[in-house]
Amino acid sequence: MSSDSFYDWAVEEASPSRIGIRDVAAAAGVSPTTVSHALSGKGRLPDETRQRIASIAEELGYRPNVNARNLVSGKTGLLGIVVSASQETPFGLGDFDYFIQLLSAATGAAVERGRALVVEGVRSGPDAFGTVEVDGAIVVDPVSDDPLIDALDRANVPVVTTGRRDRPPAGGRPECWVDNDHVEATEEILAHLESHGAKKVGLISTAPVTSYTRDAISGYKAWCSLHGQEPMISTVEGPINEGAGFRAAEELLDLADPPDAIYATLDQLALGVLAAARARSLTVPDDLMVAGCTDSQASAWADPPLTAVLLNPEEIGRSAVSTLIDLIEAGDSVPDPVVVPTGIVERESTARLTGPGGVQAAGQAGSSRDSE
Amino acid sequence: MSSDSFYDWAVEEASPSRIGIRDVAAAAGVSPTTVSHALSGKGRLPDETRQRIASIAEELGYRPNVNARNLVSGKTGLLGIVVSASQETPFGLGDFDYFIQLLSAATGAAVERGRALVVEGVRSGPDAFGTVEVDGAIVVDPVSDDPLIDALDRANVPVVTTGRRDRPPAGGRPECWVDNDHVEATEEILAHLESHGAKKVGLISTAPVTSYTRDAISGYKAWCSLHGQEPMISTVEGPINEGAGFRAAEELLDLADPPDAIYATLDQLALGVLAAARARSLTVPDDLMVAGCTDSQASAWADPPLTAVLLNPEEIGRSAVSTLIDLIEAGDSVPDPVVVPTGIVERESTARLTGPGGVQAAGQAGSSRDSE
DNA sequence: GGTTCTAACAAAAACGTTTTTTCATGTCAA
DNA sequence: TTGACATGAAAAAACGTTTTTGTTAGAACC
Repeated sequence: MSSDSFYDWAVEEASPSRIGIRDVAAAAGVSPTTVSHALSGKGRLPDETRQRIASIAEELGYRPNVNARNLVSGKTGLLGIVVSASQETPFGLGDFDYFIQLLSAATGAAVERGRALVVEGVRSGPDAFGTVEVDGAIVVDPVSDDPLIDALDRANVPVVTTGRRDRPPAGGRPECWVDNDHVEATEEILAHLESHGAKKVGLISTAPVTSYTRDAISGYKAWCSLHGQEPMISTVEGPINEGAGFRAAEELLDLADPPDAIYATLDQLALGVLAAARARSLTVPDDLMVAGCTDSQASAWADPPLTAVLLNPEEIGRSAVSTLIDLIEAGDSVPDPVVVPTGIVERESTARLTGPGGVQAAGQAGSSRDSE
Repeated sequence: MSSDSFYDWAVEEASPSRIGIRDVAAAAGVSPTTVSHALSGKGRLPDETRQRIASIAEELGYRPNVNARNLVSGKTGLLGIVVSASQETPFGLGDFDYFIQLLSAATGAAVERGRALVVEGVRSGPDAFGTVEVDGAIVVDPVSDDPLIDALDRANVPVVTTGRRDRPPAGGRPECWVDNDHVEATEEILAHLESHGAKKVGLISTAPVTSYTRDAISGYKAWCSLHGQEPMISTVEGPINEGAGFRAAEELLDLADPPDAIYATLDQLALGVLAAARARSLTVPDDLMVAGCTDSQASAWADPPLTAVLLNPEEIGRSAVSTLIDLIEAGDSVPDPVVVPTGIVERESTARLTGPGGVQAAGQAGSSRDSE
């Protein structure tokens, strides 16, 4: 009656008490020990037996009891995930859709490997969440002086960050991360803007407390120096919302020689840019091209729909979990960093030219590449 | 080395392998059975023994191993939490801060009672999250035709909603919910606006797919009829963001007899109202008073800072978890619904008059009542 | 003075795995 | 032919609880 599958549309056939290792053993005509060894790759068994047992287990839909397993291993089976923050940066994250997608995928990946992911979002102090014992932790978008990260390191809790730390962990501890290549992604979106007719591109970004911001800025600067353009950067302080993007856009558009395209490192900022354009009766994309980083529903529904850099948060979440579990299980070897590919979803906000000459049809759903 | 406390600032004294029930038993000079009975309130023991054992356990810092407990109880120890959605309402939730606060508090409450809370946010289809087995689920802001809720009901998964369903569960299943009194909260914020000099108040709300929206609208209408004011309601369709609030505000302000105060049911909409006021050179609060539902960082930092209705999401999260666990454990009796008190944080956006006559000093941090 | 009852507790079984130990069987070298 | 050793697999122990079943001592009853 309880403990049912979350999406149990077709309620499993009267669920005659769950399949256990003993059932698999009986079906295969071996002992539970052998099943355990076969499935875990331990013990001494011929490969043929291993495969036979594996296929029987598969067929029976055997899923080991997580609690029993954790009981033996002495682990809690809990992984923590937390959005990095610090005194100066109360909340480093600007994007709801991004976080929810990452979280959702990470949850799935964790459960698939027999762990549960517990979230800690607001951190008023060391007391919050004080009693949770986790086998490891994921820190999203680590900011420079987040005290939590040091605390985790000191407590020897395995940590994987999504986005890179600004300095390696103390005490020679391993550094594990999952990230996009934001330098490359920035160069690609800038190339996209240029190929669609942008003459001068401005950048709106947050303070460089996270690696993705630093990467975007350096990618932008590199691109500028390569194209002989003077960098035009407006940095947002305080909370990240459309109003902040609006003000930053005004700053850029008030320049003596204003840009005719703006790339914002967060979708909310880009939405603010659209508002600023509207306030000045600038047509998007003809007078001003706008693109943002991180796609969202709001971007897709904006007027006009926003071109966006796709960061693949699901893949980041899954990889982070997988890396963290590897880190927890392989005590000695350190898992390699993971770089998750990015993409661009092209929408009307940058549809000024398509290729050399020619105007792209203005449709709500732009073409998308690299989106699964 | 693993399984350390998340915030292990003072790393526990070399942690000489965790305190177990046997340690408590030895310290108390009784058997593990007796300790278990004493702490769970089962078995036949004199109260004096119970208390003695409880205090020893407390003193030793005994915390039962969750996995062992779940193993014998046959539960997974997992609670699911999901934001309601449906075909027509892809994402019912408008507020990041609100959700994170609720989630964070709920996580803490769950862990405190030996459960883990797993999140499913994006639901692309029945496959997502398909393999997670939960002992129960929390559905946040249930919308009318969310297929998930029916699926959970059919699978006999205990469900608690935050916000009320629009119709009772099928098959005579118990209905459990945690909610604010949004009708009352709406009346209070309207009274606040009126007492500070508002003559005519407009309402901006989302489509009435959630109970809180329906409550806000009915509270507003009741207040209007009581005050002889014609209701002025602008309903937002599509994604909820500042742009949507902006457009809704324009709609109200373009009326022949426009309001001099606007209450928006989500903070992002209220921020959009501020932008609309600025675009028309209306001074807030003198020309237009603005208030939103749900406080957020962005509201506090807005220009001017926004008066907001406090919904106490932490308390909602904690109560939901607690109610859900009660529901899971008490197979027969159904826990009572919980109504979480609301409050108002008064800030500059409504600081036109303070009481009869007199103008409140314009400071960033307004007074706050009912905020803990 | 035996039986029955109850209070207070302890011993043992169970939960479903993993890990460690043991036990056959064969094979090979001496 | 006899150890020594490898292979394949099973038995047993362990993980830390809760639950079920026993056990003892004393009180109550006839």
